[in-house]
Amino acid sequence: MARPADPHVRSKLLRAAELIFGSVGVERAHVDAIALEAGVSKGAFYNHFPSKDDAFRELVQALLQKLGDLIPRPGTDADSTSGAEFFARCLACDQRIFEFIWENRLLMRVILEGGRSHAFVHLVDEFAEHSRRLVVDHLQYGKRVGLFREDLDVEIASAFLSGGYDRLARSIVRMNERPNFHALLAAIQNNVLYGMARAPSPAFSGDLP
Amino acid sequence: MARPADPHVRSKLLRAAELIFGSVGVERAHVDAIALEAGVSKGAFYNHFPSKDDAFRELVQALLQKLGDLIPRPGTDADSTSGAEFFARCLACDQRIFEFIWENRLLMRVILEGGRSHAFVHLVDEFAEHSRRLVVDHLQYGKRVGLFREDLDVEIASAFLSGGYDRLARSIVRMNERPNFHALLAAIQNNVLYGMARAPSPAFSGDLP
Amino acid sequence: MARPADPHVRSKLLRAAELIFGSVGVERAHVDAIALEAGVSKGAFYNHFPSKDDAFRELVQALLQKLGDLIPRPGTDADSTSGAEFFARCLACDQRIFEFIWENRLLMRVILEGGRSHAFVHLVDEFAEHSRRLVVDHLQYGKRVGLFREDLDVEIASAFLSGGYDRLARSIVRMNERPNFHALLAAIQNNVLYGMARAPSPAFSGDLP
Amino acid sequence: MARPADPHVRSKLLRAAELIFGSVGVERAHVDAIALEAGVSKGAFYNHFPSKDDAFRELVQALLQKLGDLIPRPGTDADSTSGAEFFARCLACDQRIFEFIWENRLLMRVILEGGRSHAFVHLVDEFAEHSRRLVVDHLQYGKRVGLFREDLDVEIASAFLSGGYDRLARSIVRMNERPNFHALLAAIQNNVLYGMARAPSPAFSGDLP
DNA sequence: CATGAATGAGGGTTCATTCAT
DNA sequence: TATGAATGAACCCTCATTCAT
Repeated sequence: MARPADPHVRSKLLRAAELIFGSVGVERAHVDAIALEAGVSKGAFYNHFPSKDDAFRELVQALLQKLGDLIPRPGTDADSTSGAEFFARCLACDQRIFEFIWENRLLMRVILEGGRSHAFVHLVDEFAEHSRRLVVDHLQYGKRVGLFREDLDVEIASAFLSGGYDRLARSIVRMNERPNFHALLAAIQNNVLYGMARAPSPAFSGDLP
Repeated sequence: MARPADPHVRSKLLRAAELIFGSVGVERAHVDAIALEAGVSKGAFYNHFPSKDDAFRELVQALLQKLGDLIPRPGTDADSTSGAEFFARCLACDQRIFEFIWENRLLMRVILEGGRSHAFVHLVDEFAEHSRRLVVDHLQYGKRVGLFREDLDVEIASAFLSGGYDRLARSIVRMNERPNFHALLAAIQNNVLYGMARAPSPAFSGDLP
Repeated sequence: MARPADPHVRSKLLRAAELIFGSVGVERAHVDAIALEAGVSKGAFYNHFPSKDDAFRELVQALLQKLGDLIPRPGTDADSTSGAEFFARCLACDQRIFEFIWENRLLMRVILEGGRSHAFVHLVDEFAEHSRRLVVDHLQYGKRVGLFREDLDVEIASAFLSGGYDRLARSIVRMNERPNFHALLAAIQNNVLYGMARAPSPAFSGDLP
Repeated sequence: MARPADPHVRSKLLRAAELIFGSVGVERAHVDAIALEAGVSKGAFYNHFPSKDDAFRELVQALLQKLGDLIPRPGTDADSTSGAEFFARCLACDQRIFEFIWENRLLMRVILEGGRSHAFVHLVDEFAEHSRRLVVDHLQYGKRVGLFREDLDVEIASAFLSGGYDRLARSIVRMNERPNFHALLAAIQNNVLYGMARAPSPAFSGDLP
């Protein structure tokens, strides 16, 4: 191998690309800037990636792959799961996901903001739909095992819930300090998810418009 | 002086800009295309707007202004409001907002998707924070008048709720058919908002992780 | 029309392109250089031509069109044409063609040298085949009316003749002084074409290898 | 040291260069492609040649050298040569030349088409002038020994003849099948060269324009 | 005010050449 | 000597903005 002095150029470029894409979006990310950030020349970039967009795609696909691996399919465990166990498992999973998002907040930000480029807006949609399906799965499972109200509209609730998590992700990727994910997610569960539990709060029964 | 002075050029340009921005985002919207769509020349565009970005800003500010006008400050009504009335008023307000969003879905889409341009990402944040503040106000009011659980974390719940509405807005601006807003928002209220009401569902008390 | 001060930019660009293409070939012709030569900016070039190659194509097609118009189809005249008249007409036609080539020697040179670009080599072939077909037509006509030897192989002779004219064209486009076309072409006719006339010179009959 | 020292690398590179140059011309021939074709690395190429252009020059010079060696100077034989012998010798020589061209058609094609690069156009001219001088020599010799008409303009006839041969060469280097050179060249001699013989065909004497 | 040709800074990509191993 | 990653100068084309008419 020629010039094996620095076998890390590719990953340095990927890290630099992540940083630059995360700072200014795909469209305004200059290959020059990425190379400069990586400490190599523009030509070196093209030794490793066919094009700027390809580098972005590679980053995104790797990220979404890893993210997908974090998420278990629900309902594969014993059906005897109690409500407490169910919510605890959800919480643990959420925590893993959001910690991953925090670790990869630069790139996640680009993805969540549509690559800040018309060409990659579809990524937002795919990611959003992907996460909504996950919520649907969990809600359906929860409903099946009697954890949720029977009149829960899974489609509506999932859209809303995943929207809330989406917003949470959007705010996390812009934070400077690592938040306390356990406390945050537990509070969310306590404040929001339980609201979907079996009975609407009796205080308002009969009041529905 | 190819065409007689057209007093409506400016608004034709604004409409065209809205269409083009909405179709391809700010970055990929060419002034040529806007002028063509408006049926005037590129030069005419610059007679009315200092720059492409200024035209976009003007559109956005006008939109956000009108949107803000739709939203009443809570708590200005009589304090004796019952829970049913409170939720009904919320629902009515939400309906006005989402109908407005539907009417202006082209531009809203651009705003929600970050202007698809680095230069305008802050607009998303401002809009998001703006709508979150509104939710905070309502939650605080509701809490003050005893409609919500005392342990409701207003900051968390508002972030989550406005995230859900945000997601809803994002899906609406991409729809081809006008959805039934009343049914949709009532379902959301039934499924989500009531969950925050005074008592957590008794089924799970004690189970909190 | 805006800025009609100089309505000649397009033709100035065409002339400049002809000059630059003629000097260095299509591949090494820089759009900057063409614009500079025309006294306008690079952007102006793209106001008038979709691409560098398109400008070249336009130049070539116009030239070949005009060149084609110069060449009469043979045999449309009275069949009673005498040999002297036939050769005189050929001479007049050749003279028109070569004078045209001289007038357009810059661009002709590029065409004859394959655009000096791989992408345009086919032009040489097309042009060569085009001119060979013309010679074939004339030879066939001449043979039919008895001007040429019956054993004249029209395919071979035409390839050879058009090759000779081709070489002549190639040398003309590189000349600095206008040659005397009448004298030159008459001498060629006298030296070469008559050699194909009815009988091989008796001096060598029977000597063929 | 990936592969054992290969003493044939240089000639493998030359063969590869010939192939690539012949396929796409000098300008579009990438050093990468040449090295790949030769089965070595790009660096190896630069161990053997100072530059891409130098490799091309070397190929061309070797070819022209070998081509020059094929051609005898005329008139060194006995002066008593008969016309038949003269033409027969010419034919044999032509045949050697065109067979050589056929064997080296890849590179010849590049040369004949101007190296398809501005930098090498002069090679075409040199080669063309070189071959024209040869024809001049032969014509002068033939004229001196009385084989050709006294009014033969050697400069004109040679330009024309070498042009015809040039065209022939250009078509040969693009053929897929080896033509029958003897038949072809004999036909040319019969159709063209004899036309320059001593007397213009009597049919047209007096008709010259 | 309207027009649209002209401007020119910029950016993605290519590829001959260099050089550390 | 062989390797192939690194270099960086070019160069085509885009498009927001200017400005003479």
